[in-house]
Amino acid sequence: DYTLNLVINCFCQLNLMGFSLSVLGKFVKSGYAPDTVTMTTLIKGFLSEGKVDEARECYEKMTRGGCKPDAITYTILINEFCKEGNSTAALQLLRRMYKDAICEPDLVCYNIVIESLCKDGLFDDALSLFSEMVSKGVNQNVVTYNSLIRGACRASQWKEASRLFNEMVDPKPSPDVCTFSVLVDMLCKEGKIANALGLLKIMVQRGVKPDRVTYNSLMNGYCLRGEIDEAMRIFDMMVGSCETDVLSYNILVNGYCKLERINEAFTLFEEMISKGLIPN
RNA sequence: AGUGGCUGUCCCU
Repeated sequence: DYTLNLVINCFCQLNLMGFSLSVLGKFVKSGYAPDTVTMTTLIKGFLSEGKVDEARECYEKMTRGGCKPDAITYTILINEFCKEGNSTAALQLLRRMYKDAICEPDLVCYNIVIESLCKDGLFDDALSLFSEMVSKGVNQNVVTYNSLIRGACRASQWKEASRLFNEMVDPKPSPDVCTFSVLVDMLCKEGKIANALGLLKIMVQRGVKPDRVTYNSLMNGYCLRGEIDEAMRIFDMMVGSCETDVLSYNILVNGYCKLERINEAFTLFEEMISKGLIPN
């Protein structure tokens, strides 16, 4: 079972649903009945290819057949609504999981809806779901906090963002590299580079290593202020430690272009290509 | 111990 599901999942992730189905077909012919994991994997695979009808067919086969959709199956459907920008429908399905007592929405399920509400600018609704998690005894993890902190920043609710961040001590999840990067990015976009640098220091002190994303945000912050030389200093420091990526180059190329220093922008563009990075 | 679901950076929207 494990091996078959693993193989099917690999094909799904490679967007090779045809292979997934033919492998499964061979096993079914020899008497194997697909389980919940197999069917859920197929649903996920179809959805990632945008094949909603096929996904629905899998889901209906499940509800008719021997294996039942579980919390992960529902979460994948909820995630699909969220990706379509329909967080209301997502929330409804989450409610239905409770009402029909199908299975309890878990941590990841809540996280997905919270993230989606935040993206839709419904930060207060996200916060109420956050409290609901506590009252239903569902754990919260660092992803929950990261989504909410970003949502608070997006809604310009700085007080909420710092309250949530300050809450992240001992029994609660500790801030990770994403948490700090969200805050560094937000501070940079507000033009508060000094605060961003201060946070970077705290981050290092607490043993969280800044990565490429953290540094990209910082470089972007400098570029937004036209301080391209400072951005370049970070870039040079990144080479050999966390390595630069396409976005690092995009940020700098954009920075030079904004300053109308097109030649330097082109030099970086060519450097990027010579490093084997593909411009997007 | 081993199979399926969630978070951060550029541009555009």
